[in-house]
Amino acid sequence: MYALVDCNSFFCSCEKVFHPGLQGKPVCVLSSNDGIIVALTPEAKTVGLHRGDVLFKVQETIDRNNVTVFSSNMYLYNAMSKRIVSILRQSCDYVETYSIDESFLDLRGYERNFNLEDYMRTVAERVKLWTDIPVSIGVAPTKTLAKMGSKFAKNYKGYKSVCMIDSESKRRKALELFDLADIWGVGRSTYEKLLSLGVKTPLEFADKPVEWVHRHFTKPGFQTWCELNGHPCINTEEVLQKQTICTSHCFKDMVTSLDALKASVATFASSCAGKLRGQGSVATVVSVFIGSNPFREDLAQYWNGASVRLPVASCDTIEIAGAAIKILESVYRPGIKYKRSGVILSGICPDTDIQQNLFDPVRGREERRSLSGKIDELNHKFGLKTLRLAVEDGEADHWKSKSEHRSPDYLTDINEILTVQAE
DNA sequence: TCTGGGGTCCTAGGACCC
DNA sequence: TCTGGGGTCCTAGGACCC
Repeated sequence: MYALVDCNSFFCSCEKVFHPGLQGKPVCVLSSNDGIIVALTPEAKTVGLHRGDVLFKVQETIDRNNVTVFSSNMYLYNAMSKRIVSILRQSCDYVETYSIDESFLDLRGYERNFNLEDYMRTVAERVKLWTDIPVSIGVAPTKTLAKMGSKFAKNYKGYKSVCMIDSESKRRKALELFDLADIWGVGRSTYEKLLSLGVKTPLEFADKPVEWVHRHFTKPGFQTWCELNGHPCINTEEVLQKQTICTSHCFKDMVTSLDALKASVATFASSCAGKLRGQGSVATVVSVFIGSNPFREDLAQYWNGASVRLPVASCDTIEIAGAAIKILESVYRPGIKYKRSGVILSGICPDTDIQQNLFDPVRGREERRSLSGKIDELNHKFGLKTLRLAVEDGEADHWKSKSEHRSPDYLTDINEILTVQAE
């Protein structure tokens, strides 16, 4: 059996930990640049807000209903996520973190010593007690069914945080009641295809003969069908190394100057290089893209990007940022009002596994590498961006993103730790 | 005025090999 | 008359996920 532990309205729950007065109140968390709503509590849904709503279009609803709004603070959410995963690891030997707010637990063998439902309920209680984050847990023979279970557990209080799909009758009942569009692996296009084939519920899909499935679908559809029928076949092996690393965002203002774009690209490149070193990897390909605001049809539109291959796979901030700036110069076109830029690293491999280049033009790679290590060490000790590339400070802040409702970094910055006043 | 930011896997088709 | 048969690798684009 697998368990899927899903944090309820995770980003909002993280904010509520540090703002206990918001219990039971409508809360939203915004995307970067305060553009759209990316997370919301059930209370915020009941006043008519949805994930994906554009902030300036729903501002009136927010004001009228006293909805509390936060800019997203990924440092805070990542730190909280790590705490929750560490609690889960104490409770189960096989934990696979699937996303920032979801983990799969492989419960094979646990049924011999535990009642799985009771056991998972104590896990949920422990997470709540130690972090104040509420979770919903689904337990089932496949991951797809476990995800369904966690949704039931989230939506119906009666399950007391844990929904078991551990018998044929429960499986069929769940498949009958669940929304086809919400099945893990069924996106918009598959949903519409299923509807056009006359399939309206997950149960109707699961009950189709295997030949029918092969006739209409390829591997992903077949896997989902198997999983719904209780045959596990999705192996989401834990990703130890990301294969691409990207940092990008929209600017709060329009940007026209090359210098400001350089500052943004250098900052993103240095962030990518930091993520790269954080997972012990090196990258061989650096890509950069820039673009105007596609929503402003009145302005000239431009979007372009390019890539270069490094002579030797690297995680050196200076080398990667240097390459990124060269690319930027080659795609930059004056006279455009730019709204976003981004850096992507690919061709990633472990830093123990670097293919050397006889004609490497870079001297002193070893020293450069230890330099990056020292930068990370200092920034960890004295705060992010204490040491950075001068080009990152290029021009005014126009290229930064808007973040007007950001909480302090309660969990990652000693200067911003929560203070409590006792009377 | 104002519209997110990350990722993964699969497939088909092209280029190339013998 | 008749125009092979078997591969690999890479890439772009689509679909999906949170």
